[in-house]
Amino acid sequence: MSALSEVGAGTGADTVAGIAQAERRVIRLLIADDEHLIRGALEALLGLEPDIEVVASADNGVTAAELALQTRPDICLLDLEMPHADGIEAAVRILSTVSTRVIIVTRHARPGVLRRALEARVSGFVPKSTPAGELAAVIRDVAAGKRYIDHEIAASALSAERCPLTDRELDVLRVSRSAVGVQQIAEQLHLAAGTVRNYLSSAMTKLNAVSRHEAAEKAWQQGWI
Amino acid sequence: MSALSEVGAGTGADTVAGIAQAERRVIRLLIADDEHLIRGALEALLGLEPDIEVVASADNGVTAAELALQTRPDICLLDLEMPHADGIEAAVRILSTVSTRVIIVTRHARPGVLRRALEARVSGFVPKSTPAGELAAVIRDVAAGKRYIDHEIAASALSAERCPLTDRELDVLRVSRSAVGVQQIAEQLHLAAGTVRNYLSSAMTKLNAVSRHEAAEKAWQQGWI
DNA sequence: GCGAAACCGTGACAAATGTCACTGCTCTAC
DNA sequence: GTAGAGCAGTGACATTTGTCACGGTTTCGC
Repeated sequence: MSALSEVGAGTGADTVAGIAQAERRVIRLLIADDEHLIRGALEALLGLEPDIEVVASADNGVTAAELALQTRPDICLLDLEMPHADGIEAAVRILSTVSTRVIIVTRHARPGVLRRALEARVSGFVPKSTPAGELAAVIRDVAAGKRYIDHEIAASALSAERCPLTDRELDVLRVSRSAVGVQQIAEQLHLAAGTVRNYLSSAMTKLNAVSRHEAAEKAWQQGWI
Repeated sequence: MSALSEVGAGTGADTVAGIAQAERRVIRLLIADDEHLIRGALEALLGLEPDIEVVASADNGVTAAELALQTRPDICLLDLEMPHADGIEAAVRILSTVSTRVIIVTRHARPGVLRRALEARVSGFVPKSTPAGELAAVIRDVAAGKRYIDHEIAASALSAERCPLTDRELDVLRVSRSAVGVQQIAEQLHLAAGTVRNYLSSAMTKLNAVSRHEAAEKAWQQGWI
């Protein structure tokens, strides 16, 4: 809302300076989302904005990074959930090679993920529950050098307690999500079965979960693994 | 593709009949998706089509049904994953009260869900991996009385074997997803703990899963629960 | 009426799981 | 230098879990 009015005021000032300057410098945008329908719909939505131009679109993090290098967009709009390289991985790759800004879009906004995103020097973080009309404003904000973090996610991230688990406990929980049985976890981590049980037990106590699955689920919800 | 050319041919025939008839009868559309951003983007995408008009939009199955009753759209485009009443539940409600057609849009296209959708007399079933350009063609197809089922989902649904589980086994698996411990499952279903263990065991055998969680997961993947 | 299949339950058993206590080792901070 | 924290492991223990065998009931089709 406020961003829109600011842009409006800016355009007004420009027209005073020069009539030929009526159209603002367009924002060149890259979109990455693995769901074609959503990506196409977003392109249509943002294509309605006169000052935004979609110059590249990808369906995974790897090609997103490649296209960013080729097209050098002003803003990269990346979905968090993508095959192979997720949004944050893609952001890291892109920001290490191209001078651009990244906005992450996500469905399930887990607090820990926001932390990871900010560490990756992401400029914007918006959930898919955001009203469609605001997206363009967010893009303009970020293009103007501001940051935009969704209020609700920011609040829950601030109130969320720091991860109480040790590195090893996180390792064990991570593996336990895909492995069946303590023995398999132990083999994958080159540990004794008893050690794995101990880590799982302490993790379960700290998260007060009743089973290893619940503990892994809670850690995942918090974005710790 | 073929649908698009058919529509084009139809328009051509109309112009011969009458010049004032140049614009076809518009398709009145209802959209339901719990993610505001996606819903808005879809509205923008379909708003580009001259013969499609979005007359209602909802963020859950219940209000979708209410709005369908009020606005009586030609087509209802329903997301499968929605809070309170999912897409199929909403479809059942709508089709029992309003004369309209329903298209289900979904992220994870599980074969069993397609069966449920067809039993609910749904006319279209498209995954979110569909190219954005095809959606309008699908809507026109369905509005013209045709059916549209995504080829890949249809194939996997045909090749998928019939559910080998009994009603009771499905009940137990369903509850096991949210309950921790056999005792809790037993209490919720008013059964003895041993009975629950037996059902779980037989279900695990039939699905050759190694734990109850895996069995529940497999049954869920197939859309049986 | 009789077999088959689903339904509900019990009892017994081995294996897996979670808990606890205790022993070392290696850092790091005070 | 020593106290604390994290790391790795062992052994013992009670509980939970999954499996098996068995005895009933009801329902349905032939």
